[in-house]
Amino acid sequence: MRDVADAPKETIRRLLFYLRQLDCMLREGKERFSSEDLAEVLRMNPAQIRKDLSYFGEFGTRGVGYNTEQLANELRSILNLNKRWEFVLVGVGNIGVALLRNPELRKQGFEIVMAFDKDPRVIGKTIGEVTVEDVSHLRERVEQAGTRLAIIAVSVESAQEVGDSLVEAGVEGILCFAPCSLTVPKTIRLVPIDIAMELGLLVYGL
Amino acid sequence: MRDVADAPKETIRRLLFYLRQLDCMLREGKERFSSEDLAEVLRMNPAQIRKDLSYFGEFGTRGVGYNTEQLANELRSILNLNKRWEFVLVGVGNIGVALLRNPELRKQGFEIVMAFDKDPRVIGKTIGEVTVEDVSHLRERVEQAGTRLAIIAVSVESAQEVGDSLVEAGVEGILCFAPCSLTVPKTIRLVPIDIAMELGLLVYGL
DNA sequence: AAGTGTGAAAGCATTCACAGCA
DNA sequence: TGCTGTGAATGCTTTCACACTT
Repeated sequence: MRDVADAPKETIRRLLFYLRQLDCMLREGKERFSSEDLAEVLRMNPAQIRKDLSYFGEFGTRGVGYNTEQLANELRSILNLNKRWEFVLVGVGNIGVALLRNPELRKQGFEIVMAFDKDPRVIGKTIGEVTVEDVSHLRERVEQAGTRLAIIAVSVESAQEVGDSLVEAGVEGILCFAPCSLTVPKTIRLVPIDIAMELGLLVYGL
Repeated sequence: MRDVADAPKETIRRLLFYLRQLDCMLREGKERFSSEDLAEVLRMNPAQIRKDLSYFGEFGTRGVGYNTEQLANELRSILNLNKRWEFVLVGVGNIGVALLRNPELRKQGFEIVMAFDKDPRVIGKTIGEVTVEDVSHLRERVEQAGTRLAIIAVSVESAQEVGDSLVEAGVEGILCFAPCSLTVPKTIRLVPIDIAMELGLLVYGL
């Protein structure tokens, strides 16, 4: 076993990918598998899977393979996914509403506990489990609740301002759907999802 | 200038990223910049930017820098984004509706021209510009229209079946929001967006 | 003087190949 | 025998550093 810190950045993304597939295998009742089995459905090299896992421990049995449920638990523990994570949502437009109504996230352990918008027509409405609040209360509410994670789903025009408020409020990680770069301190974790960019990737070379 | 085929996979993703920032700079009226300027806001190495561009040509002026609008046009041409792209959407749930109502995509040149669902309560409804059709007509309708690109926004349970129909219908690229792996021929381009996985990435090591 | 374009070097990540264990 | 775990080799990508152009 290597040092966990040596694990390439992409390894973490792949561990999440493996975990997703393991959950799928469990639903199908597949209790055991080899790195070759998994590599085949995921279309990758089996050595890559073994190496990725080896940064964190020895989870398999030589000559046999891996136990699906056991490895899923190990991965959840490595990835910090064996607990519930609370999020604050800023921007209750099309995407924000989709997230609030999406039962999949809660199923995976992610829960939106507060939502904010600036539009008076939306403020006060209850969507899913939360009631939308005025974004002018964002900073104090988040600071007081101690929420560590946020989702930005506002327009490009408001994104930086919202990001600044979240950082001031003490948020440590931000998932951002706004199609623009956000400037935040290096200590803040930022994961962007830009749907138009992904469509662009799809279209390249077609 | 190197051969375009030598460009690393990640270079394409970064070109899209540069283009997005260039559009932002244009809105702010910034007509010229150096690789160092751009690298600073994007928090990256200026040499990386120059090298990425060098796979596709020489777009700058030594001693001066790059012209924002001109480079944006070049990038759009390299990335095939100087034309409109039509998509078919399958699955008009929370995410599907958000995409149909999202004006940002159309602004970027991506247009959803057909939408399908299996739920009779949704079929026949008009959302945004399109009327939702019965998914049982998916294959014939897409084949006949010759649509090359699709977005899958259905549940895990239906995703593979929908993917198969799309492939049969002749689709060449698929953006998939379903949180599961999809098996498609190697000739089909597949870009997955799994929001729960991105949240997992955000949470790792926190 | 300023900033691009690019070989060469350095730094990473992936794959191979096989020792080691059940 | 079968499959894991892993050092070593291979293959990529990023960064450096400087010749070159305006």
